[in-house]
Parts: sequence; structure tokens; C-alpha cells
Amino acid sequence: MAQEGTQALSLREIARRAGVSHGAPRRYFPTHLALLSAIAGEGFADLARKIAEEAGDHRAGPRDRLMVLGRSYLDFARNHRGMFELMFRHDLLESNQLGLRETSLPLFRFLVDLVARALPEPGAEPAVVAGALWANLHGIAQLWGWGSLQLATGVDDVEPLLRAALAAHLGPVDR
Amino acid sequence: MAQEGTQALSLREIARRAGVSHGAPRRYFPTHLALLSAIAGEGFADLARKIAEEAGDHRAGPRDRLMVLGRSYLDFARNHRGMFELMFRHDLLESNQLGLRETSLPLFRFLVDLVARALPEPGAEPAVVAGALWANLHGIAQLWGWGSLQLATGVDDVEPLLRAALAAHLGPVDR
DNA sequence: GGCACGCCGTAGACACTGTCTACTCTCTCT
DNA sequence: AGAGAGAGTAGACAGTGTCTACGGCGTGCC
Repeated sequence: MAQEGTQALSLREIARRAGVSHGAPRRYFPTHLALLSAIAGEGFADLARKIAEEAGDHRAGPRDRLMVLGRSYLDFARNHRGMFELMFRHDLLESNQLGLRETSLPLFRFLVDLVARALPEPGAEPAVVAGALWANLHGIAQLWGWGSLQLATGVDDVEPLLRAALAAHLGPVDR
Repeated sequence: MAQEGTQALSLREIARRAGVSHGAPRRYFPTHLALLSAIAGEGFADLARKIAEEAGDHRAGPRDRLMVLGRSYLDFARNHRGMFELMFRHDLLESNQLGLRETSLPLFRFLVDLVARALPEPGAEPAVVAGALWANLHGIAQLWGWGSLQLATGVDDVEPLLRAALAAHLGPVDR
């Protein structure tokens, strides 16, 4: 159900699985895009929950928690490919139904907070570093998801890339 | 024409614009996906050409050329949004028609080469660093493209993010 | 108690889409 | 001249998202 391809998301197919007629969803979602946006919103909520669970351990250091966060992000992208792709479909974010774009803000603030505490020198702007780090995670998730990175780098495990990304943005681990 | 949305890419619409009947494209491309793959292939060729032009100046240092490369990548993503999205559509790369995935390999090799020469210490694996850097560029392009990064970081210019990404993966600029 | 009114779902129409197939036209080669 | 291949047309088919008319159903009001 998590990765059945985009044809399983047709309005009529969704209605069919719900056991209702093809016109029924229209009572609740004015358009197909609105329905998909709602589903994507659920995805963002799931991701936030998962990350809060796994990276929420306050006893661990910020650097370790960022590592866990990154792994959670990549895991989510891999294990829920269809959902991940749906969440970042540009036509959904473009129309911005249900404030979908804002949905990722709390998650980002969590990231900024961790980055601010993990940064070695207080000179760098945490929001910018966090933005660059998020972009890096996201890019790895995307490119890895469709095999480009494996093909290009010859690596078959995503861990070294994650490690490299964190070391790059937060400085080497030994300090 | 570069950003008219996905509905302009319907098989029948393409045929209409070409002034032929809806069945004609089928002579050359067995399926809609194959046609889109061919278009995406053109996109990769364009991007490679643009980058070779702009970052191909051998007199400049590798670090500066990487900066130019990054800017080219982000420019391309911004100025050809529809094409950029098409190029990295997972269903195209999945089906891998016309070896679409391999199309980006020369470009990546170019990147690895530059990274290898720009890296401060020879200890790091250039392919991994290049992969992480590519992912970072790609992530910035994506997230920036739909406004999430602007919203999250409060920045309205990509340049600081690009600078941060390069500094992160290649070390600070003053060395 | 009768009844109007929302809410919810159904079913059909409409204009699309991608694919498949039968058909025509035109050019080339023998 | 005639056959065959290549290229394009046009119609059918199942499927899609949206729109509209219609039918139950319960609730509140007089």
C-alpha cells in the first residue's frame, strides 16, 4: 500500500477501495488535489511523529540525535516511497491546499534547534546550516531512491553518505 | 513552454502542438513514457552543455568552477522547472527507458573530477564527497523550487545556501 | 404528526487521457 | 507497373476528474 505507484491514487480507485461510489469523496474534498493534499498531510504527520520518537531522546547529544534524525528521514523515504514522493509533489505544494507547505515547519524548527546546539562555533547561522543540511538529506533521499547515487558513486549503502553529509555541515565528529 | 505544468505533456497535447494526429507519435515512441524519457534526455543534454560551457574554464581554480557549477545547476532548476521535474520523475528513471539513469553519469564524473582537485586533504573519498555534494545541490534545487526553504530559513536568496553547501563539503574557502 | 431542509451518497453525463487497430496515402525498389 | 514498407489518420475502448441531477435519511420546527 505504501508503494503501489501513482495509479493507485486515482480518485476513483480511492473511492473504490473505500467501498463508496466515485462521487462520494467530493463531499469532503472539493478536488482530487485536495484529497491528495490531505493524504500528504498525514504523511508529514507520520514523519514528524517518527522523528520525534526516534530522535527525541534528550539524554543523547545533539550530534547523535541529528544522526538518528537523518537516518529516520532516509528510512522513511525508503520505506514509504510513494508517500514520500506524494508529500513533495510540486503541484501539491504549489496549490498549497490545507497549508501543506507550512506542515513541515515544526519539523524544521526541531532540526534548527538540534543544529544550533550541535554547531561547534557560534558564528554560523543555524537556520542556514539547518536548511543546507535538510536539503542535503532530502537530496540523498531522492537520488538514492531512484538509484542514481548508487550508480554514480558505486556505493551500495546510504550510511557513508549520511555520515559525510553530517560531518560536512557540522564539522568532523571528533572535537 | 518551460513551465506550463504537467498537463502540457499529455501525449495528445504534444501531438496537437506538433500538428499531427494523436496516433502519430506512436510510430517513433512506443509509449507515452518513452516519449517523455526522450524529452528528459534532451534536458540532461542541455544541462550538461550549459554546465560544460559555464564551468569549463580551465584557467579558473577547481573551487571556483564548482561554485559556478552549483549556480548553473540551481539556475537550470529554476529556469526550467517543468523540465527539471520531468528529468527526475521517478517513474521515468524507474522504467529507465533509453538508459535515462546513465545519462547523468558523464556529468557526475565531471563533478567528481573537480571535487578531487578541490579537496584539501587527499584522505576523503572524492566519489562520496561528490555524491553528497550533488545530493546537496539537488536538494536545494528541489526544496527551493517549491518555496519550502525560503519559508523555513527566512532567506530569500539561494546564494548563501549554495555557499554553505560548498563550504561544508569542501572546507572553508580560505585555505 | 407533518414537513421542509441539510447532509450524504449514487449514478450518469461530459470532455479528456493513453493505447490499440484498421485504414489510407506515398515513396522506393525491383 | 506493381509490391511492400514507412508514416500518418481516425475511430474505438477503457479509464480518468469534474459536474449535475436525483434519492434517502435524519433532525429541527411549526
